[in-house]
Amino acid sequence: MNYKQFRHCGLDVALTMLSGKWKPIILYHLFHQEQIRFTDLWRIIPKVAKKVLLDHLKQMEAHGLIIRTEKNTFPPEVYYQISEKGRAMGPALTALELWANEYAADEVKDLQDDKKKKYLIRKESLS
Amino acid sequence: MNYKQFRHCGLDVALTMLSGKWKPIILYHLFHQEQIRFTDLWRIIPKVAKKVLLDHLKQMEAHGLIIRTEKNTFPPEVYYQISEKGRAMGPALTALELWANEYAADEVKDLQDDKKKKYLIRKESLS
DNA sequence: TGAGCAGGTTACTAAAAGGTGAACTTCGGG
DNA sequence: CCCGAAGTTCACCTTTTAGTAACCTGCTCA
Repeated sequence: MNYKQFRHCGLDVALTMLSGKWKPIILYHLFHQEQIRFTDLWRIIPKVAKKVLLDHLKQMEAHGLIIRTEKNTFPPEVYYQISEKGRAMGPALTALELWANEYAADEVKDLQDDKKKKYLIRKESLS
Repeated sequence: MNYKQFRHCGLDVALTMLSGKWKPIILYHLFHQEQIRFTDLWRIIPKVAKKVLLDHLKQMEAHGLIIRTEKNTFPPEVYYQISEKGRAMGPALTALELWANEYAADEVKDLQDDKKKKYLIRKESLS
């Protein structure tokens, strides 16, 4: 295998753009849904504070990973979708995902259980 | 392209293991050097505090990404090297790197300039 | 005997990230 | 003509992560 291309600067940049507690799950939804409204995203993701979700979305928009579109209807509708730049990251993310499932299955399972628990808590608190 | 495999839990796990200000550059060196002594690593990486470097190495060891070997010679020699699990992450990291170079070239250049500056500062303060 | 070296720890501080709850805006509907 | 809705902002707080500096160990060598 050849790691001549693997230089830490680019890796730093990519990881910086991915750093943030909720970015993986945000990306997950945006990769699967064309576009999604702010409030829907907020309701789907368990336990994020509105403000924090917004912070993350702003950062990602600033990095060019996602696109924000605002319709001036009332009440306002704001849609988020993945950009070309963001979508281009897909294969790399899939590679990480596969690595985790193959080499860190235990940790993945732990995290899943953990999230399931949190999700149940959140579900209770809704309707 | 098919993102059926791309589930945020595994991605979370992988990114958690990669999260840390100095992990990309640590990985960079370990990927290229078979094994490296603690102090050498510390001298090579500009501006890390010893403690922080140690923290990162401990985390990475705990995650199974790297292997620590201690020779009880005098003065002590401690070598760090990438593990199989860590090396298996290589292709995914390369993919991120390539993405950054293609889609975020500006940010990569900024970071490189920035690091070069810091590196010069550090070089002055040595020898 | 005591300076020096490699690796590591401790105690502390500073900065970044994440979180909470309330309030603002701008409109349409009752 | 006040209420509620979606998206956003504000003021404030807690937790996590990074950084500094001093000190410890166990040995060597001058």
